[in-house]
Amino acid sequence: MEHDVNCEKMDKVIENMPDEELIYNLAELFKVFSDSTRVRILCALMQSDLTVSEITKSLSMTQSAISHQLRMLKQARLVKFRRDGKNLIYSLADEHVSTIFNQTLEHILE
Amino acid sequence: MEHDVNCEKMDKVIENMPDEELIYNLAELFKVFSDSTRVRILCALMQSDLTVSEITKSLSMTQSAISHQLRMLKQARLVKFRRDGKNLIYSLADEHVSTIFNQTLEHILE
DNA sequence: CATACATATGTTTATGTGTTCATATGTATT
DNA sequence: AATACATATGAACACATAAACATATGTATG
Repeated sequence: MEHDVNCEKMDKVIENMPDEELIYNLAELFKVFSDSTRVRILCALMQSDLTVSEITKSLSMTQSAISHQLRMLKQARLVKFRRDGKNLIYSLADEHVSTIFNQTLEHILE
Repeated sequence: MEHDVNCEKMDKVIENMPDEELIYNLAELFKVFSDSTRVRILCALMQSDLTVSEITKSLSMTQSAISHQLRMLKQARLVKFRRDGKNLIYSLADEHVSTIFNQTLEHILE
């Protein structure tokens, strides 16, 4: 650490760091994407709006597991839903998911 | 589930799902981004190449903690490093991190 | 209104993860 | 070679998390 003097460089780095809160939110959102099940749900919804039971069958998992994960996706405002009789039809909240996924795939596929 | 007949829709969804492996890799990469400490390290490196001790001081954390996290970032090929005497200077492996972060921030800031 | 169906929620359990502490490795300097 | 400094690594612990199970809520239909 160069004689402990002249830490302007580090000072600038610290000064220009994003707010703690922003960093926390960023990490939180990535955390939602960090589970295979949730990614699979999102990939399914990228193709078509689906009811909970359709997702459940598509992924061959418990209805409870899917429902719990949908909860997280809702909280993160990544999916929305509308009611159709007994069914809840889930869909992607916006196009951001696709964009983020595609960017990330670029990193993987090289 | 419409009389259990005509599940063409679901069949198509299942058929067009990305490979398990791809989904797993995607989730794994997001997992790397899902921790505040790692995000802070990456944000710091977005501004300047830094030695381990510089990162350590910038984030006010243990050298060990930083080193462990740098290991994950290395494994994910998100950072690289070069040696300068006793120091290891870390830097971002490519521009993908910035791109991904910016896309994700767009989702948060709306 | 009772029943069936779709979905959500609470709890438990097994597994994963980040940090700390202690210590090892690796590099320069005298 | 011995010492100091920079970084990495292994183990332990505290905490988070995903899935399963049981059950509750909510909605339509007879």
